[in-house]
Amino acid sequence: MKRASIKDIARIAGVSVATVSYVLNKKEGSRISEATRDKILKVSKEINYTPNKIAKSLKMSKSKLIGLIVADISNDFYSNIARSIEDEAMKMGYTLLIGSCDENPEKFGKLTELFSEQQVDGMILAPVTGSDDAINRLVREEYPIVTIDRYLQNIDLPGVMINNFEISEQICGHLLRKNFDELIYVGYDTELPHLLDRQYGFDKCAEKSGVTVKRILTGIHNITEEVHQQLQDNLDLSKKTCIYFSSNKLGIAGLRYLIDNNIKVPENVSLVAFDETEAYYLFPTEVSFVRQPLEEMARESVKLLDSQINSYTQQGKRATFHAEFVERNSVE
Amino acid sequence: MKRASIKDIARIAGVSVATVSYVLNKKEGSRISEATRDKILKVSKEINYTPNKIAKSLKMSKSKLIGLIVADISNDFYSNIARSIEDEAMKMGYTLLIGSCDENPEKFGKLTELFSEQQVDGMILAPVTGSDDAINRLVREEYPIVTIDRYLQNIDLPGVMINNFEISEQICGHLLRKNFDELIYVGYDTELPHLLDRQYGFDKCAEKSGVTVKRILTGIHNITEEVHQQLQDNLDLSKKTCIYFSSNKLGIAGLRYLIDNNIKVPENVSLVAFDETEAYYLFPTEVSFVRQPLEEMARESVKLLDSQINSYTQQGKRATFHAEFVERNSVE
DNA sequence: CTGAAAGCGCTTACAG
DNA sequence: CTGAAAGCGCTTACAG
Repeated sequence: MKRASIKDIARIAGVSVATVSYVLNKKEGSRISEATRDKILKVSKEINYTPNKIAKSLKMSKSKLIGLIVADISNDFYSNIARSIEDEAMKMGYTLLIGSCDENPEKFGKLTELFSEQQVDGMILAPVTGSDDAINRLVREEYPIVTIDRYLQNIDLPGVMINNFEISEQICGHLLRKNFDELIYVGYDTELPHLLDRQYGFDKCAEKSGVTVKRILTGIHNITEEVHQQLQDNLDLSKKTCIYFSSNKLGIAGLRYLIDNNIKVPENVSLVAFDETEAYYLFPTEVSFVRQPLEEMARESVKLLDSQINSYTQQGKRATFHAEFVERNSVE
Repeated sequence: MKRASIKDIARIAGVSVATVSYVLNKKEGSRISEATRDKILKVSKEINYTPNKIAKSLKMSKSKLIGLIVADISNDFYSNIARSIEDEAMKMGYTLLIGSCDENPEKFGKLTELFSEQQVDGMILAPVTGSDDAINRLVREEYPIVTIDRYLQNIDLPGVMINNFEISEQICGHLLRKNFDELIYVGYDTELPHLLDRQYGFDKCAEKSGVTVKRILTGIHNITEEVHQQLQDNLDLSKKTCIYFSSNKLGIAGLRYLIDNNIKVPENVSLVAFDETEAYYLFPTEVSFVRQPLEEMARESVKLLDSQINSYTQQGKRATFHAEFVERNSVE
């Protein structure tokens, strides 16, 4: 598996490696004669030359690699983001490294270190609780980073997110107008700011109405079981209730509970779920959900990162996108 | 963003870069005095040294990078595989590059080239129709590769797959014993060998029984629409029918059709679907499905690749795993 | 129009 | 026990 190098081309074509390099990079400035150019190109094709980007990276201190860290690449939400990031990155000449940290700050730190050692030009990060140290280290090194989906309370970084607070507020308002006796907010027991935003937005709107809001908060490791247990404890079918699931995983867990217990939507209970997933379409009732503009967000994150890479600026633009409430039939 | 190098450590510690390198790589053979060792380690920590793996890669001709090419990382099936591959790769010291080719051989070729230029140590590939040229080129260069999920008709490569033919045959046999009037096989109009195996296994078993098998084959770009249309044309509810969906995407499209048209399972029609996905759990009936041992497959693929990397062998072991038929309530 | 040379940050025989 | 030196495959001023 010995690969041809420009040295080989140079030797066979009877020119210097410098000339080969110039030709292969088709630099305009330095005029190389048509003849030697053609010869070099011919030889290069003959011996099946492929450039060694690692050598180039070392010389240029640019790897054209970017790293993406998400909670879990097998989660629909993140794999969709990853796909859009991949496409955009590709378009801009970057190759994508992907890592999952499972909400674990140690893994997160390991991944940033790994990526940094691999000399990625920048990273797109979905920070987790406790990842501040790892991120601060990157910031100190002036490493280009962009956050996605989530953001940090104490560190001002360029990032891409949605209007979590407002969309929750708005949906809650919508529900209040339908005169529910009870609203149930299903969320995570977490300190992640963007999730708290969802919760607070909902709360704030509900507060001034006087309607009871029950809150179900689960850990991240036994979502299905915890959601089932807590819905069983808290869902009172004698009241006119609407459940708000604040993530796709929670939504899926909740819908599964309803299916398993033969609870009809929206006859027995109404619901709204966050994020879009194919799964919602197999539920007997068309689920009303909140759609994030993932593609645009992904695209923007790569653009922000690229501009960071090309000229580092400490303080970042945060791009806030608007989520869309897609109303279907699960709220009555 | 100027990073410290071993040169910096050497200068500050007053030793040579060779010594630094030895210490940092804790080579047993070369005994370095405790004192200089400690000093080097101390300095290294102080100036926040992180190794430049690109330089190391260049010197060692090993990048500790592996590339994964799948059809689409946003597809549940592949994102689950990717996740397991990531975990195993990580464990073995590799970092993962991921690319999606959308069943497009040109994109596939571009990705292999890109990965090869980035000097990945090896690739895990889910080949697509028309990717033989790209793969042959890699084989000629003796590039370590392993196929996953899919395999190639004309090239014998190490790879990981399931017993597609047999599992289909077995399920068909199971269905025949339930005395259906009609079986519908839903698949792709494709030349991918592993999918044809699924089809042929089903056919072979059905043939000798005399039961009618209708075949619905769709393209890969409008799965939902095509499945809907064809089910509408072919599903005869007056007969006792069972539908066999040969992939998760087809299954989801089909289940959605049934939901949309209020066709009850298994009262009006029975079904079996390939692959597991959260979505199946939101369907009103518990869907019987075929489960692939993705984790084991992913793990094995990384192991096969690693052993390729460490000692290249042309002809490959193919590891065939057994899929499992998980029977629930969708077949009557 | 073309080449010799330095250097990116490492590793590793080899010599002492 | 430690260091000088070569070299991995590139790029790029600089000189001619």
